[in-house]
Amino acid sequence: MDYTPGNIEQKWRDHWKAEGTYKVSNDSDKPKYYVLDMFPYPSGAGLHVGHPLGYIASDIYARYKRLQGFNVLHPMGFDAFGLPAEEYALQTGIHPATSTHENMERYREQLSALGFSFDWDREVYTCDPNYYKWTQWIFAELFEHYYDQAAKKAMPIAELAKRFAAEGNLKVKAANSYKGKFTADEWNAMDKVAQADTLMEYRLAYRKIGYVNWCEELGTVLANDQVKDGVSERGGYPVVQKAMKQWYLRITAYADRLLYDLDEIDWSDSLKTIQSNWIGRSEGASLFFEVEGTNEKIEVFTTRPDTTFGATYMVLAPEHDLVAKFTTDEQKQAVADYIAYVKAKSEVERQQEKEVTGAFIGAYAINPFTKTRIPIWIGEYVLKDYGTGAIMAVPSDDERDNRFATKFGLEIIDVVDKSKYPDATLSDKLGIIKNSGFLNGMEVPEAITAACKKAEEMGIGEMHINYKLRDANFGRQRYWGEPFPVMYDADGLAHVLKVEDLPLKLPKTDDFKPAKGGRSPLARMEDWTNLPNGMTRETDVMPAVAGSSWYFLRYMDPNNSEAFASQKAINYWRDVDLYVGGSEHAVAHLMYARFWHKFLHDKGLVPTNEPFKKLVNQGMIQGVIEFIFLDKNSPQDARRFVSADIAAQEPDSDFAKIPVHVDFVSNYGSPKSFLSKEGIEQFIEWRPDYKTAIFETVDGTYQHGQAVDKFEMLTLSEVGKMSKSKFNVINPDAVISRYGTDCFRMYEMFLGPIEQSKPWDTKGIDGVSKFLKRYWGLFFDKNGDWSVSDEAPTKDELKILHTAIKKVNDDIERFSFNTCVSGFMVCTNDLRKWRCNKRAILKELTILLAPFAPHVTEEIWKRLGESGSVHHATYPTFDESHLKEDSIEYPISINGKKRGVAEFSSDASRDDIMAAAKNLEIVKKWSEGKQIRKIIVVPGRMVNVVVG
RNA sequence: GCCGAAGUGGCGGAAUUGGUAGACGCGCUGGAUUCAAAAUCCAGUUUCCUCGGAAGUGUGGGUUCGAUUCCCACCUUCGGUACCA
Repeated sequence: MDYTPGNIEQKWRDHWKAEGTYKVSNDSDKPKYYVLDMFPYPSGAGLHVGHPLGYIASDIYARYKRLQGFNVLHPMGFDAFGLPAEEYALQTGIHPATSTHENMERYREQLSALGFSFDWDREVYTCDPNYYKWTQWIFAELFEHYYDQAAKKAMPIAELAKRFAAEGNLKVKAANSYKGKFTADEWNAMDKVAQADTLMEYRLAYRKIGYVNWCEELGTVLANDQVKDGVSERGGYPVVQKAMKQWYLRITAYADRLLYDLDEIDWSDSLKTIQSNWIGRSEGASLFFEVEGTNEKIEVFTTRPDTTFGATYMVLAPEHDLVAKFTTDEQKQAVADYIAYVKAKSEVERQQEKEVTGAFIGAYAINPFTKTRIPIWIGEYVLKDYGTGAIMAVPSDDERDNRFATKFGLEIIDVVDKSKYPDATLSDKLGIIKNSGFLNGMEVPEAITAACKKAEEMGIGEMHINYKLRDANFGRQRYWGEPFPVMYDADGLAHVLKVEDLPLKLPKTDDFKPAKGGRSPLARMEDWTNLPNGMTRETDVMPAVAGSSWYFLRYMDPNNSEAFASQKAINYWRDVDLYVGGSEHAVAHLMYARFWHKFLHDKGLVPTNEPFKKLVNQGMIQGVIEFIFLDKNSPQDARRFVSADIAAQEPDSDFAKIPVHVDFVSNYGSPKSFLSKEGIEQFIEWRPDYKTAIFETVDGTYQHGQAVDKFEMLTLSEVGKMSKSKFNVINPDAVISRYGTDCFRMYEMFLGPIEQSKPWDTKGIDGVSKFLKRYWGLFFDKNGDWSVSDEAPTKDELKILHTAIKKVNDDIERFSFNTCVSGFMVCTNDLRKWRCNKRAILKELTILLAPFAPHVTEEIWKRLGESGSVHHATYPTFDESHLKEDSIEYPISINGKKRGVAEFSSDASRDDIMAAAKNLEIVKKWSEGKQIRKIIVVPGRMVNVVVG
């Protein structure tokens, strides 16, 4: 009886669904284990072969843990709010809710065809009002809290207001964007609006005017990570800086915890580094420079307070608040011109140009250490959003300051003697301080401390830790997102909705175009925005990152209408034990999810400090892109295409690379990939505009319809992202219908290490297919009849099985799924050699294989006459004693090079082996005329004889 | 520039703590079966030569009885990030 996956796979999937095989209960005396995938955005394109890679790995792990006796939570859902659905709606008029639901349905079908063990009863999707009710609630809670730096946790804002009334803000240590100080009396004297405005500067969710990345084309603000090279990541439209009033989340309050808690989680070094770079902690000092002739001071942040004696000028960001105030009349025009020049430049131009630019504002500051007057400049190399937006410039010890000073002829005082450290760069912060009064003679680190101490004594500054991390804006002027649960009163003060008034449902409209003045389409819906009590609603919606910041908690208790999840469920499941997903979410999603989790932890609503204990980044399955070359100079009615080998010999500038659909290309992905005559005909059919083109190779030319025997036009292969626009998308459906789901799953794992990116190719899939047939064949005799023996297994058979058990267990634990597959291949090959059909062996092998190939193993399980599902079987126990041999074959090395082998009893001592080794033929041969100087024996491993 | 990861046969890759380099699979070669093909099965397959060896894990050094693995310098590729004060 042949192995025909088509006949068994769908049958078992239907069966599992009907039986609820993968249903998970919150009531279990088993230990819990939570395996989570990053939920997908349900795009219109559907799944390609790259998407399931991580899902397969996590499914194998989840199934493995389940067989090992854990109660495993392994859910799936959809990140369903976002820009693409809305862009699609603008183009087609199809409502985002409609297209999103259609796409989700397609994803569910595609995912279930892959045989995943998800508990679909727990599905969550972010655009579901029953879900976003709690997204809105968490936002409202963030609004109602501030971050107390003394208590190191979030506290209710109401308590802060009480403290202000009792003692002002002088002693309050809290994360805030408020610069001023006030006493209790001053606070109590403030009117309602002033008090509310002040509290706003302390809230964890707050509104402020800020410079945002505005994309006119998309009609919305974008987060920094949605902007790549100065254009929008989606669509590639221009992005400009624009001052707008926006909602922000005070993630910076958690900067230090987000950084230090990385130590307690099991993530890859590269991912931790990305996060810690993003947080960008740097230690230094904040110093105040008096502005000559005023009572004002300018605050700077520096990591090098030791070089303050070398600060010969200051630079402010062109957008700095104090620029207008200090600019003298004579310099007004020059400064205005410069600011205009900076504003006119696009992000792209700013990034490309490295030339120093700036303008003197006419005012002077006083260097607090030298007491000399130093000019104040503005320059675009000083960024408004980093530090205080102002620097003290030390041209001797900062490369950029040096370039600036050199260009504008500003004074340079050398304050660090670096002769002791000839190889050190400026960023190493090494040297001995000179020309610097009380700091002279000190090493840099010592001088930094001394300078900070002195600054504190003088009352002009203090130690300060600065973070690169910024509060990212949290509003989008779009339609397809969670409405903010916010209303404004007649004074414009924000009020959040109570939980009983949630969810605030997204109102239905078919008019998705952004409204005027950078406002969301919701602004047009006056019935919705204007409330009977005179209040008005916030019309922005939340960004896509909102819904994904806490979805993992909802899976624990997805249908709860009283809370985001019950405390009982949360305390049972606690946190995600294993999280699998792509590294493209390394910053935004993972940072926000950690932030929200920590906030909920501060409130005592989740028991753990971190949401994701272990994280595995799967690599990307890339696509191959095939090109032919179009001669740009050829006439329109007879375009000339040349093969890759011809193009390589001529100047690049003469040719345009034209992508060809991979389906038309023979041997795609290999250096010998080519377009045959048939391929060219397909290409012409696909791109009729090239019907009259001439296709040229070193052997001759071809034109549409021409009679030729053989024509092979070499194409150029490149590896890149799989995407519709590159015509290289491989759909899993075709692979599955040919080889079966089990084969597809195992082949994706067999491709290589899970963390590695690699181009998709089906070259090796036959090997895996053969393996499954051979596994199946173990249960049948030559005539194809079922034949399983109840005889006791031999020692050799047990050894083969237990070798596999050990190999597979060890490799699953270290996420090395490719070597698991090879372990299974070795095992079946060996069992085949012994013609083993013993039930005792094959039954265990079947359970071992079940996480990888869930369908065929279930079929075999049934045929073995077992009851229940193989996926609820008892996992085989590894027994070391089956691996023991009477004798061990040792490799014999001479001077570290293997020259032969010798067998020794497995209980022979090191001395026995050493003595015996001397008399081995091979050793005698190699030591002839030389002396044996040393013999190294590693018991059970090898023997090395040193001769010479 | 800075940070991180990685460079192994014709190809994907294996070697978990310094201990037989190339597991497993693809491809290729030869054979069996077949009228023939597909499928299947068996054997071989790092390179080089004088068939006994020699070389060999990006390059050059080093530590060690022994290095793909550790150290130093460099090269290349990929990923992140960038006037970050």
